[in-house]
Amino acid sequence: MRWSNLFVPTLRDAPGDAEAISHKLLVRGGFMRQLHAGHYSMLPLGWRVHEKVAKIVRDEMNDIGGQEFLLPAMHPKSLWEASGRWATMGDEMFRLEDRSGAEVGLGMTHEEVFASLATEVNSYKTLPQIWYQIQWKFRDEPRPKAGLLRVREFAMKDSYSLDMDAAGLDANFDKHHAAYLRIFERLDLDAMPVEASSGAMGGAGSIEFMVASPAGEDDVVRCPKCDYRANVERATSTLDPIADETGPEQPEKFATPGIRTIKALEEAGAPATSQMKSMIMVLDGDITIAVVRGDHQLNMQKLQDATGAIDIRPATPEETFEHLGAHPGSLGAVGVREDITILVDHALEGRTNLTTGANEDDWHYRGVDVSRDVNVARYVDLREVSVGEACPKCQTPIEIVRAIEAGHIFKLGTKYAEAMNAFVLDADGEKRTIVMGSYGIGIGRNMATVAETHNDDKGLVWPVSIAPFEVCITVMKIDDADTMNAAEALYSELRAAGIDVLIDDRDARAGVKFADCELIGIPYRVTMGPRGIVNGQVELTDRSTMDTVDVALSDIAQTVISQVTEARR
RNA sequence: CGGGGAGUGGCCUAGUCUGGCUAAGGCGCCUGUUUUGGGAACAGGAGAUCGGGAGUUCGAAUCUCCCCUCCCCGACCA
Repeated sequence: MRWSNLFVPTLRDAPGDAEAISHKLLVRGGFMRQLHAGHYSMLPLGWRVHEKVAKIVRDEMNDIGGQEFLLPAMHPKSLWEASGRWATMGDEMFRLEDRSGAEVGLGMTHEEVFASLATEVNSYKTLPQIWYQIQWKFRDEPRPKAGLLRVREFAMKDSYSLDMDAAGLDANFDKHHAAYLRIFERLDLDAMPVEASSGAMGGAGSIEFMVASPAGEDDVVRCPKCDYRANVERATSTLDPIADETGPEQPEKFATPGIRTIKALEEAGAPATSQMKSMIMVLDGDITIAVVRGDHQLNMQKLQDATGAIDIRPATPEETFEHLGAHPGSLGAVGVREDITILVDHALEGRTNLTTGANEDDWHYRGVDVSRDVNVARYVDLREVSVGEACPKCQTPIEIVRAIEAGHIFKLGTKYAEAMNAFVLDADGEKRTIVMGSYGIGIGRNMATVAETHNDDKGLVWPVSIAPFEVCITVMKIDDADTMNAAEALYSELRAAGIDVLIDDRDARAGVKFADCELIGIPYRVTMGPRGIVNGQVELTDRSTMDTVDVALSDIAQTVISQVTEARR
């Protein structure tokens, strides 16, 4: 490709509304432009990178036996009603009507459609299968952000495994796990697999692939010593045991005028570790009390996972007063109405002599024994872990890092196959519901994640594997015939060798060419000018190190070919 | 949806509080001259209904009201 013919609108200043590094650089480098919130136009440079990422994903999927499909982006309402997700997806699904008034949804994922195709898999002999596509997903995100990291319209590789039993699913899940690690390695991303919540997808288990970055939206718990990694939505830790002193036979009510917080109560003599923090929540319309230890934080995702609730929010002060008879600051789970579900965090299990609100403003109880005094529906994991707590595996103090979710794999089980009535007959002629897995990786998000983690003060530093071009021949003086001839010859030779080469044949000054080449992050630059050409010399610059070496003109083609070939993954 | 911030040529900004001439500067773009190994200099030029609508006023980018859009922080996800 010739730069003089390429549309690369580079900018000196990043748009004022860009904050994330990847967002700034992808716009400045002329890779993309925003159309509106969460929707980006891919310019030629951006699309090249996007398609290289897609190709790597495709390679690895094919490598584990995946078969590529292409499914519609627009789905009938009935399909999503069958799985129950027409309702549960809520506002996140874009919905529209056709001219006859029939409702359709824009696909945000494709379990339903693939499961409906799976009804034509009738025999165990055709299992297992891995089906995938790279398709546009539409999600009405409440808040698109950080350029390509969170958008409303994006290409995703989604794959689905079909098996007869859990053992088969495990095998396909492991294959995907390995394939994903290879993908991230080829993208030069340091992705850590972590235990994750399965969220709206449902299913038995899931692993997220997380790349540490301040631009991320998740917090990942990481043990510095062992291999324990988990999303805070799932992470646990080992707590020091607390020995309670023997308390009274009955909870004792005592006056606490003006005391509304854990801290104030602590100053009044009740250690936070001996307090019960009662959070009044509304789960799908029902009042529920979630109780954690005074010094702990409730993790909403854990509450959601523990209950399977779809819509979850804190109760308003009015609702709280209506159902409990007191205002926040004086609430508790002792002696509440029987129809109110009380979920208690494991950390409070077996504890005695605790302090909690009495559901009467300015009054608390002390001497509360959880099992004796609280109508506990279930003990569940509700608390969010904190930095420095002990790793559940090896007891080393844990750390928490911000991370981007680059991929997510799920063991779905039979939910969708059941909904679509997808089953096979086994060797004994018995009907077996197909067991599915689902595996997603966002193409544009990974492109942005690489940009986020591969840059310096001059611009982007793409790995060779997904760089828009592998080499740029920078011609210092386009009207010097010897220089231009040598550059053209090298350009032809590299192209013939299958190198993705760009020749900067623009009539521009050296500084402009250098700056642009560095901004867009091309891994190798061959600088050719009259000064070196007369001596048969050119320069080769490595973008990542910015080291420049002189190379004989006669050797440059082979040098570049071998370096690029070596650096490809 | 709650909270915070912002909309001025393609891009970055000043001007707004305290209303007052043809809305200013930089980058980029076009033409010419001189330049030419790290974002050139000079000269000339094109390009803006100041997010939209309504209002106040002799006069509105500036004040008032309504609406739209974008960004950031929280609840959701590849």
